[in-house]
Amino acid sequence: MGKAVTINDVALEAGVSKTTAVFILNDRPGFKVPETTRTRVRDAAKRLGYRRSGLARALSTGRIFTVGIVLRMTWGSAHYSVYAKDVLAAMARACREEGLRLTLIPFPMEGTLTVDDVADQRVDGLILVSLYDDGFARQVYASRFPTVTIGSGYAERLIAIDQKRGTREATEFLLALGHENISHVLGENPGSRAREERREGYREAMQAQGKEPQCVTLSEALALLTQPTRPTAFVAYNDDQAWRLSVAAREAGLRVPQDLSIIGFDNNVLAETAFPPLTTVENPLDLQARRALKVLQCLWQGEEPSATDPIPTRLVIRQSTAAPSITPLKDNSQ
Amino acid sequence: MGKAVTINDVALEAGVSKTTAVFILNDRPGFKVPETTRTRVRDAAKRLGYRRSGLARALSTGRIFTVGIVLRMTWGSAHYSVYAKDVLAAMARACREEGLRLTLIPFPMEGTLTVDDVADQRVDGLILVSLYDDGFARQVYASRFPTVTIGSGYAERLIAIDQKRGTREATEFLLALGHENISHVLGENPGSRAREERREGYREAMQAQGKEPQCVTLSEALALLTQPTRPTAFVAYNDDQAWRLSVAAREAGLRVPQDLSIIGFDNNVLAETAFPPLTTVENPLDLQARRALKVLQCLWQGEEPSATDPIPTRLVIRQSTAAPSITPLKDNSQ
DNA sequence: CCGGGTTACTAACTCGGGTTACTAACTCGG
DNA sequence: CCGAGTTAGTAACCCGAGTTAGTAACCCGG
Repeated sequence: MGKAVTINDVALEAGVSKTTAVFILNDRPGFKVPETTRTRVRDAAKRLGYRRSGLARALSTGRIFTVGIVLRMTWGSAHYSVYAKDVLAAMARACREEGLRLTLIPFPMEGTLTVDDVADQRVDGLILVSLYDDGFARQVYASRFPTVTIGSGYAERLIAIDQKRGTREATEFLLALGHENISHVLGENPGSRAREERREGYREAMQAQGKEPQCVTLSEALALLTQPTRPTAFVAYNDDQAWRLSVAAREAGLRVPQDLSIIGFDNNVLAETAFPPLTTVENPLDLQARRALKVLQCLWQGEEPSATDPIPTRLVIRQSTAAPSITPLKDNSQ
Repeated sequence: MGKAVTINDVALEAGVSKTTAVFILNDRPGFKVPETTRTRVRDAAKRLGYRRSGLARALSTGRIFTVGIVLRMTWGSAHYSVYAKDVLAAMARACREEGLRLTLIPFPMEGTLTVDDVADQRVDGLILVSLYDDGFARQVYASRFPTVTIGSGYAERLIAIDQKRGTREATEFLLALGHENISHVLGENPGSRAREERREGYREAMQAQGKEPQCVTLSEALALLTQPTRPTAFVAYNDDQAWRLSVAAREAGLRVPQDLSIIGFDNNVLAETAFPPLTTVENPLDLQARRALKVLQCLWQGEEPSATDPIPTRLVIRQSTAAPSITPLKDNSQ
């Protein structure tokens, strides 16, 4: 890759001083220079193939134009893998739009990260992704380092969807279809805010119709499938659960959606490629990524960003939901 | 985060010149200095909480201690998501071990990347992950920029497992169990070397036993399940296919493994969490990540790395394989 | 043709490390 | 007590940008 062309080379080639070249190439406002010089410098830069060094720029501006994304890369489930990859993709796209680089900071399998570990990475800001380990988040926020949380986790500067609204609308949709006996499958991580909020959205929708909410774990839900008083519909915590339920239901001889309606959450690839494709609540990651960067940019400018309102969700209707074919018994025990 | 402590502060505090401080803190070989000065500088550094700026270091050494990882983040399948996340996790771990940073360079959905796009990222080296777009890879390698490919793709400096051996051993395992009629499910990407090599491994094992190889696509395999002359075992291209086959088989009333044995490839989370857990060929990503970095380090030192032998695979035996319960008809058509 | 303002531009410094070349001070053999 | 060799250390410059403060040259009115 030969010797890199520096701004000095450009200045020399254009016959101006380095300062002039810098000012012109950076379009510095208030710098008066005739158009002829401007083009002379620009041409020289183009001719030599000049490309400024982010490094040197970072050294003098004190900013490295890089954000770090902290997420667990060790959690195994297929669902989490899909989520992690989708979040990374969304952040990578958003960063590219803003001319930022993205550095991966894996959260260690056991133990926690320290602020020092992160400082070693020399990034301008941090994106924490659904970190349930509040200890680290608290530390980072306390250090006043520009940080945003995406998804779920520590509550300060949290960019998140309206979880409650998501499950509420999903439940309302099922109620409108005529379902009476709808269960909610709880999230698997007890420490998660998302779990509580999604449960609450479901509960609200049920209670508004005078129906008794029934929240179960996934294995309880699977066991329910073979019961005579089984629910006619499930609002699952995520697409993975929804899809597992759907597979188990078909193996138990139930048709989806005719005998059982299922709604997922996230609208990721699992929901799309499941059979039948899942009705689900959309979790717009691209939007969240862009918002997160906007918040970081506020922080870099020294302004405390105004609390952002949660991102609205949208129900994506596919083939895993339908009106119940048989009206179930009203009084199912618990 | 206040003002960062520089090496000048340390030198001042310890009462030595900057050069001395640099030499001591970098353990420069051949620099003679009494132990007392050494500890004085080290103590000062610790007391002030000195941490050297990777930036400045990068600027003067010309190296930024960062590698970029180029991979498609837009491919949708659950299987690819799992693979992408696992590769990223492995690379992140390997980089951390070596004190390197890892920058994500997403390969755009449509079109291709140019060397310039990558140059903007200012990394010391590149890891290309299973990039089937040879155009970009060719360009990068032609530019002599330190680059390694991991998984599959362009053949130059490719770190890969022994694909052929993987499927050969899997097939041999099934043959040893007594299976006669074994099919191979082909990879879905026709441009992929891995697809050809895995097919070849299967073919070799079959022919060594005088058996007729039968390679099919996934949908052909699914259609075969209900045929009377169906295979008693499948060697799938990956865990995702294996798992889909397994689900479809159970829905078609076949028991896995009693009626149908299935072997996957990759040993990722899908294989572990499938029901029944899949026998599969392990694809050791951590090892590949470490090897890839080793090759980059060679390149940085100016030596052309010796061609590395392919990484051996290992058959992980779980519950999706068993001896065939019914000996199938010997002469199945095709 | 002198003072004040504008235009066009630059020398010299900063960032935080790494490196080269050089020197004082001491030791030791003869 | 002279010269060579070693020890312990430093001044000054480099990397490639961004920035500050300042100046020469010109224009214009009086």
